[in-house]
Parts: sequence; C-alpha cells; structure tokens
Amino acid sequence: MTRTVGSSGPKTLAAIREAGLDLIYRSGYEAMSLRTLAAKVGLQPGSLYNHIATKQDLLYDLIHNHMVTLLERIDADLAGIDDPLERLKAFVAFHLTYHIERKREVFIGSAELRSLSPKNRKRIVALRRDYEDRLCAILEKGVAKKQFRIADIRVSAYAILAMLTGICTWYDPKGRIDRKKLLEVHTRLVLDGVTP
Amino acid sequence: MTRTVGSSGPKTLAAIREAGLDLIYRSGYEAMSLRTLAAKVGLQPGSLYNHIATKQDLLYDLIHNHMVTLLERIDADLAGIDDPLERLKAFVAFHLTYHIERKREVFIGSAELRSLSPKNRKRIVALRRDYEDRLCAILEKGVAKKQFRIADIRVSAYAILAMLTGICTWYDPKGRIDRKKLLEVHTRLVLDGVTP
Amino acid sequence: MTRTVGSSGPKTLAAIREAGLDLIYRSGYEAMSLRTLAAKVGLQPGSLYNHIATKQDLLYDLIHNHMVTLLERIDADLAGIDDPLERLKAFVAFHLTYHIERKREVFIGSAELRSLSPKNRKRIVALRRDYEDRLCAILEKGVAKKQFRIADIRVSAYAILAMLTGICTWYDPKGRIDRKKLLEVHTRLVLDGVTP
Amino acid sequence: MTRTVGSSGPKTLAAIREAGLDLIYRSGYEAMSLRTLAAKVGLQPGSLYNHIATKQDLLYDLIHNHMVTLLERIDADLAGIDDPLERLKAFVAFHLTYHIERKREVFIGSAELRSLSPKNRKRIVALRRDYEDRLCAILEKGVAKKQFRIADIRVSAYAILAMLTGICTWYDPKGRIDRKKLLEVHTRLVLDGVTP
DNA sequence: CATGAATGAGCCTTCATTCAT
DNA sequence: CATGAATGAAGGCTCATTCAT
Repeated sequence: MTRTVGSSGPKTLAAIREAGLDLIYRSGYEAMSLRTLAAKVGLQPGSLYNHIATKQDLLYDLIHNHMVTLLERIDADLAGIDDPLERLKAFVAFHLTYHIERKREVFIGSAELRSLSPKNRKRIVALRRDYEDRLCAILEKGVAKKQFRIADIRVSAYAILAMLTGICTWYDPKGRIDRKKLLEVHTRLVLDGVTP
Repeated sequence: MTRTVGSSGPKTLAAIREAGLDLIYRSGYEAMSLRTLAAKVGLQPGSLYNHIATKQDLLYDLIHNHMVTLLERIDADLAGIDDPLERLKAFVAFHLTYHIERKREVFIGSAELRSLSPKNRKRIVALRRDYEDRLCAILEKGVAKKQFRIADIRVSAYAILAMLTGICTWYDPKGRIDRKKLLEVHTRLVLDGVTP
Repeated sequence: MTRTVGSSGPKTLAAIREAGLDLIYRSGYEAMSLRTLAAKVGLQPGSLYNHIATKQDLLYDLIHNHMVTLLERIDADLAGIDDPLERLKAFVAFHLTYHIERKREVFIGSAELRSLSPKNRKRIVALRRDYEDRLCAILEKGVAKKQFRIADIRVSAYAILAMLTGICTWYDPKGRIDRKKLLEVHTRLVLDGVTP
Repeated sequence: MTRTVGSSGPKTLAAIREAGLDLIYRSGYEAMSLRTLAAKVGLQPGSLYNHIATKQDLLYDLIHNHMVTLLERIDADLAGIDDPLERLKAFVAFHLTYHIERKREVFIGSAELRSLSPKNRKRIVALRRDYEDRLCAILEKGVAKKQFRIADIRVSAYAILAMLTGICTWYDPKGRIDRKKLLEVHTRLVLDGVTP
C-alpha cells in the first residue's frame, strides 16, 4: 500500500507492519503510539513517515492485506469442490486454521474496525461481506439440494462465523487442546446445526 | 450540553455512566476523551472527578457492574429448573436476550478488557470465568445424564458462547429479523450441536 | 487574623493553622493543596473557607504571627539588660532557642517569603527588618562603648543572623548534640567575631 | 519569545537550563510552570521534552551540575596549599566568591532540596556532605596542629557554612558594599571564631 | 532514508475557590 | 458551620505529524 523503492526500504516496511500488528493486537490502535512502534523497529518516529503515510494508513493497510489474503485463500481452498457438504467442511477447516494462525490479524480486523476512518471502514466492511457471502452461498446451495435445513441463511451464517471466529480469543496453540480435536468439535457443531 | 441545575450527586453519576457507556461503545475507551464525556453530561471536565476517581475507574465500574448483573440474572433465571436440557434452553434464552438488550455493556466487557489495568482485568476475568462455568456445569450434568453427547465440554462451551455473543456485533433490534426467530435459530443450533 | 466566633470555631482554626504549618514546612506552600490540609483537619475543602479567607491569607497569617511573637519575645528578653555584651549574649541565647523550638515557623518565614503576595511580603520584610535592627542596635552600642570592634555593622549583623538561623536547617533536638553545648559553641563564635 | 530559527539542540538545552535557573530562583520550582519556561525559551511546552525528561529531571540536573562544579572548584582552589590557616582562608574566599557569583544555583540547591524526589535528594545530599567534609577536614587538621581551638568540629563547620552561605540571600553585587570588604569582614569573623 | 527538533492540539488530572443546601 | 458539587483555569506530559539537514 505504502511503499517506496530503495535499498533497505521494503525490509523496513515489513518490520513496521509486523511491529504494528503486534502492538495493535496487544494494546489497541489508539493505545499504540508511533513512538513505541518506531522504537520497536529501531527508528526515530519521524522516519516512519518514509514508509507509511499516516498511522491510520498503517491500520488500513494491515486490515486490508488481511482481508484480501483471506478471500484469496478461501477461494483457493474451495476450488474444485462441488458438494455443499464438502464445501462447508472445507470452509470450516480453512476458517479455523486461518484464524488460529493469524490470530492477530483477525482480532484487529474486527476489533479495530471502529478505529478506521469512515471511508476505510466502508471498504473493509465490503470485503468482510464478500467473505460472509462465500459461506451464505454454500448454505444456500445446500438448502437447495435439500442437504441442509436452515431457518434463516444469513442468521445462521453469522452464528457459524461468530462461533468459529470466537476461538481466536481464547485458543492457545501451546495449550492442552490440539488443533485436530478443535477442528472435529467445531465441524460437528456446525454440521449438526445445519443438517436435517 | 447545558448544565442541569440542581442535578444531584447520584443522578449526575448515573448520567456519567450512561454517557460513558455510550461513548466507549462507539469510539472505544482510549478514543473517548473525558472532555467529550463531560460535555455530554453538561459538566466541566474537572467536575467529573467529584463522581469518579479516574477514567480507568469508570471503565472498571461499568464492566464490573455488568458482570455482576449478568451473574445475578442468570442465577435467577436458572433457579428452579432441574432438567439439563431445559436449563440449557433457559441459558440460551437468557444469554441472547441479555446480550441484545445490553449490547453496549457486553461489547465493552470484552473489547475493552485490554484497556483495564492488570489488577482490574484479573478481577473481571474471574467473573467471566464464573459465568462460563454456569454453562459448563449445565453441559456436564447433561452429559452425565446421557442427554448430551459432547467431545470437550470447555471447547463446546466457548464455541456456544462465542456464537451467542456474536449476535451483539450485528443484530439490529429494529432490523428485519425479530427476536423470536433469532432465538429459535440459535436454540436449534446449540441443541443440535450437543444432543446425541 | 481570620476568625469567626462560634462554638468549635477557634479550635478548628487552630487545627488548620497547625496542620498548615506542618504541611508547608514539609512540602512548601505551593506544593501543599488545601485538599490535603482539609483532610488532615478532618474537613471538606470547602469548609476551610469558614475559617480562612484564602490560601495566601493562611500563609501570611502564619508568618505574621511568627514575626510578631519573635519581636515581643526578644524585647521581653532584652528588657532590663544594659551592657551591650550581656545584651548580645542574651540575643544569641534567645535567637538560638527560639529558632530551635520554632523550627517550622522560622523556616517558612524565610523560605516562603517569595510565595507571599507583594503587599504581604512588604509587611513581613518590614518586621524582619525590625528584628534585625535589634541586633544592629546592640552592635552599635557596643562599638560606641569600645566593647566591640566591627568593620561593618549591617554586614556583621547579617552574618551573625545567618549563622544562628542556619542551625534550624540541620539541628535535631533528639540528636547527639545537646542544646547547652550548641549555645556555647555559637556564643563563642559570635563573641570572638566582634570583640576586639 | 519568538522562535530562534536554527537554534540547535545543545544551544536550546542551555537556554532551557538558564531560563529554568532563573524562574526557579525567582518563583520556586513548584510555582514555575513549564508553559512559562517554554515561552521564555521561545518554544511550545511540548518541545521542552526534546531536551529534558521531566520537570523534576531539570531540577535535579540544575542542582547536580552545581554541586559537581562546586566540588571541582574547591578542590582546584585548595590544591597546593598546606597550612590549615591558609587553607581555611582559601576556603572562605572561594565559598564567598562562588556563592555571590552563583547566587541562584546556591539558593535553589538548598531551598529546593525538598522538591527533589527522594532518590534525587539522597544523591544531592551526599554531594553536599562531601563539600562540608572539605571544611571539616581543614578544621580538624588545624586543631591537630594546635592552630585552631574548636569545641565541636561539625557544629562549627555548619555555623561557618551557614554564615557564609547566608550572604547570597541579601548581597547585591551592585549595592553599597564591595566584594573585597565583604570578604574581609567574613574572613575575620571566621578566623576569630576558630583561632585560640 | 534517517535524524532531531519543532509544532499545535489535546490528554487526564489537580487546584483554589464558590455556593446552595 | 459543614457538606457536596460545581467552576474555570492551569498543570505536566504525550502525541501524530512536519521538515531542514
């Protein structure tokens, strides 16, 4: 998004992104100061502006990156699968995995929506909607094929997403529960909730 | 905006709490300035300190109040119900209703956990755990009585809570979906997910 | 200075004065808040104004009281003594004793001169001058009678006062040096410095 | 008042120190606001923080600088002098001169001790003690060599220091008394007080 | 590209003081 | 007399951002 050509430029920008991700995840966008960020990267505050346009821009950049990747990946994972039930399983598997691996991006992507400028927020919300639509489409197909029985597609989609997304607030990769079991439990919860 | 002459102490505190709830919900704790808060209540910034000790204190007060009420209410609603299935239904009904009616408190209670001082956060997290334990207890009893079939109690409880809590991020009381239907959809999702 | 008739009035005023003395001595006039003062006396801040006119007034009251007492006492102690040497000894004895016993008043009386309003400062400085004049007069008489040999009366007077007053910055009544010895040492220092 | 364009770092810091010295001397540490200080230097209040860490830090810096210089100078002035009497004379001469020329530093160094944080105060008090020890050592040597007759070294040292330091509260370099006479008067007062 | 110094706005909080009750 | 709640000003300090070097 914000990038300047040059020798150590891209590396520095990457470091800024990574540090920003970390700090925003841990303390929140408002609570993170660019001074702290600069210090973490080993720069003076003013130098950040050789890589980013504004603090707000960095936030948008982070979230936007995340959303675009999310959409690319889900499409890649669903490609070639036709059966709605299989597609739903794939969706759950992907969502869960991605949300565990990208805990910070996911959290920021929803908790810091309100810190985005109206214009930026609109853009991100549109991408979120795109992603939700992937799930809605699967559910609809399943209903059409009588594989699923669902009272309200959108409500169910939101409920499923909330449930799956919720894990990134408590799941600890180093904790007692292994990822496979987590996937099984959630897959069952979802399937039982939509199959007749 | 203008000073309400004769507004006595408790009333002013209540106004501060209400305004704080609103502002924190909409812009976040860090982003809310006490100047804005004071203006909304019709006071000078310094006058807030006749009613609250610090900004942090107000946040804690708001969240703590919410948690205590939550626990009181769920206990009241569950009292006298024995059957695990019925208890689970009551839990879902209560949780959903409360989370719709107290959207702001609920949101703040989780989104602003990180804005609490370590000591305060600990206290709140303990209360949250208490609440989660109510659901775990129900699930356990149900499993013991062979009414439920659950792979991992705690994981399921978190999944259910995440799902039910999720609604307060998108549900609009004035939107197309009425509360009854919402309850039906979620109750089914939950029950199907835990019954054998 | 500032007094209201009434039942517990005078006692409260005395408590305010004592607390003020203590707080100003320990933290300085600017650093002492009326809130702290009120708390120490067991009142609400606003209630102080039933006894004092302003914070500045309290300071002036304290210092003025001190100066007036100082003058009354030195005159009493010198009364009836004629010989300049004896008068000087009496002065040293009185000054030392008073400055040890009224450490706080003395300290405030010089350190907080700058915190007085111009008008108040003028008044106090005049009283200080009166006191200095007592010593100058003694020295002059002694010189006239050839008992003393002094190059510059005023300079010597200031030097002597500085020396004698200095003790209240370090003397600890409970320390190793007893008051009698202190008096001896200082008396000798002074006398040796002015006698031929 | 107006910003001195191009004023580089060290120069600005020096200006801040000088302005701070002046303001603290005249109004006291607590009474000096950083806004006033900044205005005097021609900066915005926040810009001060490019040069100092905190207000407290500035105070400590000022006093510490003063104490270190004091120690360096007295040692330089005493170097090469062996006779206790000559050393005492040199001490008096140095002390008096320095205290006249650095009136403000000296005053702040003792009047604002109480405004220092406990940790900072400890450090400064230790340096003061070092300086006092220089005088004590001279007196001791003189006593050992029977050149001085002193009842209590420490008490006498304090008395002498108080007397000499006192002048900086009233001496006006532009006044009627010239420095040479001042030195004579004080030297005699001191010597007469310690010689047999 | 990075730095250091500056800006101007704003933050939370404290303060002396007032006044209806 | 005392209280509790208010005011308005000010305090120290932090912040995102700019820009000459």
